[in-house]
Amino acid sequence: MPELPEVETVRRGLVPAMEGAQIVAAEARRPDLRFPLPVRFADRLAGQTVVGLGRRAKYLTADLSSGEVLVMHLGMSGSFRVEDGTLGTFHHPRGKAAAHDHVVLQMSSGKTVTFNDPRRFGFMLLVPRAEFDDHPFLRGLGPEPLGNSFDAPALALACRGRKTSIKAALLDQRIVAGLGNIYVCEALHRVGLSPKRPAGVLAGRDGRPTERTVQLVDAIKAVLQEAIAAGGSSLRDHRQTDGALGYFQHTFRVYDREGEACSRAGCGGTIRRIIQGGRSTFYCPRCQR
DNA sequence: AACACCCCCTGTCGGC
DNA sequence: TGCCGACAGGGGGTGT
Repeated sequence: MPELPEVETVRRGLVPAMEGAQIVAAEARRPDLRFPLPVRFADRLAGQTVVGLGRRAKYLTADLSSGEVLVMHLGMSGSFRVEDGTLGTFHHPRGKAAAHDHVVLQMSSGKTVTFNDPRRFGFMLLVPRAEFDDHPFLRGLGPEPLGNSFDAPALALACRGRKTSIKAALLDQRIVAGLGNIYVCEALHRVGLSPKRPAGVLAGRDGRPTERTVQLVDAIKAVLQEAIAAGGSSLRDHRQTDGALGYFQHTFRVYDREGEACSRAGCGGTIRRIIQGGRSTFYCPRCQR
């Protein structure tokens, strides 16, 4: 579900409710998500102050006054919502959606923060701050795509000699961390690159970036920034924390547009869907070469 | 090291 | 209306 823009949208929505506030009460309504929740999970959260809310790739991080970091991943269907009220009052779960409310945090800000995840591909970890960068799930992550260290030379170097497809390479979080299926498809269309080309073409014989690699990096940054500004993309599950829909999906040029005419001026191609690595790729075979 | 699969889980949608 | 298969924004783990 959520790629970098959606996770960043969620982070920004949680800041007013959580940053600088204390977790007055915490409740885990089941023992596990994708993985078992940390031992004594609720006890280790209750009473802590959230010193800062961050994001690394598609992970949300809450720095706690205890020195631990609450690491949260939304998986495919995870979402947070922020509501007024407390655990003991009107917030008792009811209705179909509430059946998947797995973690509830009552904050000293007066807000209740609820994590909902029907598919339970999401997970939460508690990691000592000093061990964050070495955690097995986090240490292999590549550069942030919106950071200064993600540039054309870095991408070319990471892809040099690789025979896997460009699509698979850009989805590989070790190469660049935060892209998912939507934004890879969109960025490749913007620069007219076929998702089927081997990733190695992003580097010239000397290992330096080609002109198209420079364009690709620019397109990745642009599409992510535009999507963040739009509050992310709402296909099925994604909501901002106040329940509002993101609206970047209206701007998709290829994703979920199989059979439609290519929007590139003068192209005249038709968007196709193919399967790469078991996942759908949308692209225009006419203008993406 | 690099790569190709498999799987986790629930909900929705289209076809019959 | 019901049933059934395909598919969904991710990524850890395993096997070659």
